[in-house]
Amino acid sequence: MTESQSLSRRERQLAARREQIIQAAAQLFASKGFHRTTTRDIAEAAEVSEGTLYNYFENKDDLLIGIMDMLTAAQHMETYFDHPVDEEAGEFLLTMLRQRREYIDEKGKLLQSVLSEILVDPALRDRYYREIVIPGIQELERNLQARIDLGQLKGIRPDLTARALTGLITGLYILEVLGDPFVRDQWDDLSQTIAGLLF
Amino acid sequence: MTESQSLSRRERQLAARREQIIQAAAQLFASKGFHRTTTRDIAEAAEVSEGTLYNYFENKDDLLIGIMDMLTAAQHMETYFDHPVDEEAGEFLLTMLRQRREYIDEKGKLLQSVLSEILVDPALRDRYYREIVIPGIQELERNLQARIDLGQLKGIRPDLTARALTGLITGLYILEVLGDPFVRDQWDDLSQTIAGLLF
Amino acid sequence: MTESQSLSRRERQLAARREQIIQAAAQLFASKGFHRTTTRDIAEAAEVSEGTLYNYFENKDDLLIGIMDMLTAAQHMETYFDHPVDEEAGEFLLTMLRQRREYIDEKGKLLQSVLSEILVDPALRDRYYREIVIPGIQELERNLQARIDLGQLKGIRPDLTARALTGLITGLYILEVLGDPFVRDQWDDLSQTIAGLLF
Amino acid sequence: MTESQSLSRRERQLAARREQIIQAAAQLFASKGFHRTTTRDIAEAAEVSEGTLYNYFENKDDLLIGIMDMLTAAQHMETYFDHPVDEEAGEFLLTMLRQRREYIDEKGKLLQSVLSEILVDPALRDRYYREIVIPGIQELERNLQARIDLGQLKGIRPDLTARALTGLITGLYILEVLGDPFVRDQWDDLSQTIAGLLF
DNA sequence: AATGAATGAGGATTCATTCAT
DNA sequence: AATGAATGAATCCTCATTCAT
Repeated sequence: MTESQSLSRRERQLAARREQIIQAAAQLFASKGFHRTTTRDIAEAAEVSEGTLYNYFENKDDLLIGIMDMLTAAQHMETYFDHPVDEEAGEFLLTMLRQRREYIDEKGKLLQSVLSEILVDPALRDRYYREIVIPGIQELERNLQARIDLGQLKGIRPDLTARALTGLITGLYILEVLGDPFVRDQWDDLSQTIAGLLF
Repeated sequence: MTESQSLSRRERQLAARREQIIQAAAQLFASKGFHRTTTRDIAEAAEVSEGTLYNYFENKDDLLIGIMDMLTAAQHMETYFDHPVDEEAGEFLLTMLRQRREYIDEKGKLLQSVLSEILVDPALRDRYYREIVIPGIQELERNLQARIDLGQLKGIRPDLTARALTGLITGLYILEVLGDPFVRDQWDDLSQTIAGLLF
Repeated sequence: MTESQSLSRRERQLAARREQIIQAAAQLFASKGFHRTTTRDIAEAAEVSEGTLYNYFENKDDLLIGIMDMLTAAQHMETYFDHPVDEEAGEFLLTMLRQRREYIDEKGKLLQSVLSEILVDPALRDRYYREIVIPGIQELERNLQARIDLGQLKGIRPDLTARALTGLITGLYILEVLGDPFVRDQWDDLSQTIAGLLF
Repeated sequence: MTESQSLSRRERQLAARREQIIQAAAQLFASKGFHRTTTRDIAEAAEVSEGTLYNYFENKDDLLIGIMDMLTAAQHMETYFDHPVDEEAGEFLLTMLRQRREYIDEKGKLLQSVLSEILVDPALRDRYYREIVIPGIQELERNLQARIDLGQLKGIRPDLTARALTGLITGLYILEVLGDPFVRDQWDDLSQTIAGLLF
């Protein structure tokens, strides 16, 4: 038992250091971009040597993958839209926006750090689309379909509606990253406005 | 007059070459990103020597500025939202989305080529936000305000609504860049869906 | 004509610089080995910047290829064994050894600089064997065969004899590289001894 | 006594592990060279950890020394040339070549693994020349001198002849390393050819 | 204005070696 | 004695920029 504990302590240490490196990298990538961040920057921020980075990640690109994997893991743990469909549609939208806010507050740096590269690196883009975007859209589609079946909603195509809502959320995030003060500071009012517009 | 003509022919030549370089750069930036594109790549694609690039642009960063200036110029020529406000609100939205489609088809590469860097370069980001995003939002706000004044719309805040619509459009563009086939191929249906949802 | 001269002057300059780099590299590789020689060392010895190396060679390995190509070119220009076969066999051997001496004096550094890597890099080894060793052996074989046909030599297999002679010459070179003073200083006596042994 | 046995068992274990490491290193050095072989490679091939290497060898260079010491030890055990000089000279040459073949078959990897570095590392070169080459040459010289004294051979200088024979053997080994199929597969015929040529 | 060779600072990565466990 | 994570110096190579022609 001592051994198993000691082993798992070692393992926990390693996992913690990996996490520490990823957080440092994400922070830097978000603030000055992947390419302007040097491995030396990351090592310093993570308080390890440059060599140590390569004990945890194959190469610099692999750090982005690592960051994205954390987003994917978060995605899987998310219960974003698994609301009881008996919630009213407008209320559902508000809940969704509130949860999105929380997500951004927690994972925003991770997200921002990969976003720029996603737009420009096909492999990363595909991965992100497949592992993060599509699952989110599909969950939303299912929820919408359930509401249609219940007669709560009518005359909409769930596939396109899911995309419109996903796009809306994504675009608001971009506006926030661009520094728009309304999105940043008046999220609740903005949510109300959107809910008012939609339903 | 002959001289002035010859001069202006010269000038046209120079402007054309500048344009040629910008287009080549934008194409490359869009497909593999600013940092993975070398000045050599650009020179080859533009069919000039590397040295020549520096006769037209101060440095590599200046190319991005140049691209953005073209977007800004396009923005100013846009008559996006200067529709007669007597058009019905739903119709207005459809027109806006149609115009957005045309804009993307024409300037999409330019836009995509700067987008990635915008997220990650504060100076560029501010410039983009000030020169492109804000003017667009404000025009939209004015249009919405006019409709409120006419009683076409009520119970909405034009500042937040303008941001919601701008976010929506931005987010759909991102989805398209990510390769989502619905946004790419079913823009008209998507527009209908959105118009149906909103008004 | 002026233009063609100016062009060829430029071209001569470039070729000269290439040569200059190769000589510097060969010198260093011979004295401390390929891997212990840094690109910085080479650049300094060739009096160019490190970057310039890469305008002339793809990478460090390519320098070895370049060196070997010079050996190959020398090989093609060699008329080692195209002696009139009416020369006596013993005399022929002496001529061969004398020419070998000249070759070593001229190209020895080039040869030594690649030798070490040849033993250890399969691709380089194959190339060396095919382009340098085999042609030399074959020319020797042809010469021996002609002598056999003329009745000067009998009871020998030209393929194996050519290899024995090639091996002998190679091995003496190795001994010289190892610093053996006899091989270095008494080449003529050694040649006599060998000629005496053989025929 | 039990203790001394247990100690010596221990010692045998340690020696065996040392041997195991050397063999693994020699194998790798021979196939991809000293510098392209990492300590990690060696540790994996020897099935120990990298750290353990340093319990048996000071550093990486010391592995080469270790390998060469095994060659030296083999050299001392060799009875290469201590033939009764009443053997006929041609027969003696054949015996020598046969023994050389056995030596290569047994120690070839060790030899090949140091050969490349010997050419390029002065300290190692001197050591090899002094401990391996010179003793071999001197033994050969002594044998030749004895034959001269007995009148079996005449008109040769034993010092130069010994070098010629050593060079021949060395060069044939190089040809074999280069992949020449004749040397590899027709050693006996080649030996006959050489014996025929010489005496 | 155009060219493209030269430059050298900068950066990702490797790897022999150390040392705490 | 064995382990393997941590280290950081060392190195190859890239690439934006300059400048002589």
